[in-house]
Amino acid sequence: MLKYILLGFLNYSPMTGYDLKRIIDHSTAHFWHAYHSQIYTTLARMEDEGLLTSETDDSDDKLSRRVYTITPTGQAALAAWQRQPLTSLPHGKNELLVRLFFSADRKTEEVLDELRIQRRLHQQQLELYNHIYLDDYLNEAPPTEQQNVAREMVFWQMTIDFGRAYEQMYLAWLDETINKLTELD
Amino acid sequence: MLKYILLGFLNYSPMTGYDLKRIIDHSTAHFWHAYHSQIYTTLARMEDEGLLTSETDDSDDKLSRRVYTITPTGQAALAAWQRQPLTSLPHGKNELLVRLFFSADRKTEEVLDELRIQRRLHQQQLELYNHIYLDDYLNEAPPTEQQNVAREMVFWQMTIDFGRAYEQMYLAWLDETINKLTELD
DNA sequence: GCACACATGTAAGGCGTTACATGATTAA
DNA sequence: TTAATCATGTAACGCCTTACATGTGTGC
Repeated sequence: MLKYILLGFLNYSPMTGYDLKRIIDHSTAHFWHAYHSQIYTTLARMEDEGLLTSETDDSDDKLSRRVYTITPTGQAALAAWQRQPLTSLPHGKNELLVRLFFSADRKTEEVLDELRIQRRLHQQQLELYNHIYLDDYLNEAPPTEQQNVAREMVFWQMTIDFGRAYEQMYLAWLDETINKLTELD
Repeated sequence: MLKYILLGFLNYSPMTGYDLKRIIDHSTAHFWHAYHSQIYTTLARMEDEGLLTSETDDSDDKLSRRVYTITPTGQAALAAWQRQPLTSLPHGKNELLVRLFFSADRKTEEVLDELRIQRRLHQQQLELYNHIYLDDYLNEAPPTEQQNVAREMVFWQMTIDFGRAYEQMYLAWLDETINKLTELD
């Protein structure tokens, strides 16, 4: 999956692993995250596969930046991935639900404390979506053609809308769950 | 994580890998899923770690069932895990959002088709939560003490409520997104 | 006789996380 | 001079998925 995120961004313009890390942190991180270690190793593998080429940029003295450029093969791989629609649901993973599922033998107050911690975290996450996210991304975004920016923003906004809807749902469920547990005594 | 799910179920009663697979499929699968291959290898590793013991049940002639039992060490590990609350948010992974994020250069109709496929899948998932899920689990559930069943059901129900809220949110977002895209032409 | 559920494993490969490791530039 | 940011990598380990592999019991 990371492979296609890297192809997607490099299809806008050539970049270094460091640039990609920063852009991912400010854009896709809320629905797909990656550590720099994985980014660098994946870029190297993709170059071996012929999807990218790289050259060391020595314009600034000693600071060596390895700039990656997408190849026609890479663009074809990206297009092929886009053409093939998702036809299944992912296997959701939610550690909090696992913990809650096995919480019948825990003290109610202990479980409530844990849910309140999660409530605070999700509240913060929602505030991030409401105030920071779009501006943040637009500042970090790679240069794109003027005429396509509007259309791109429509799609980016949809992912932000999802994040906001997700956090609102999560908070509502946490509140409902906390209430039910409080009345359980 | 699977380790604690296995400890959680084996804390109710001794079981085989096959039993655990079936119970997981009918209970935690919607928030944590595992293939039988991972279950068997994890059980073996846990026995090495002293969290479980196993014995081959030869009561039925040739059909060999390896029954795992939780040890005091295993119960201590489960209790320690329960006591340590979750204090962070997981890194969400959502392939559909990745695809949507890089969809500005795709044909609108192609993207709409993909979203409609997802809509159908999530609709099915929601119907599962509304009709089948609880009954299904109660039939597969391991025997527990009468007095604790009511409290356990409260917690199980909370995970089902989450699933339902999640699918409802997802469907609402898909509808909104489909509408916005339809009006984009 | 055949299909389906029961039952248990191994192997390979990819993905993701944490830690280790290094070094330059820039602003306070 | 010291901290933050820029910049790039390697190593180890564990988790997850897919595929391979085998065999019995039960009901139609």
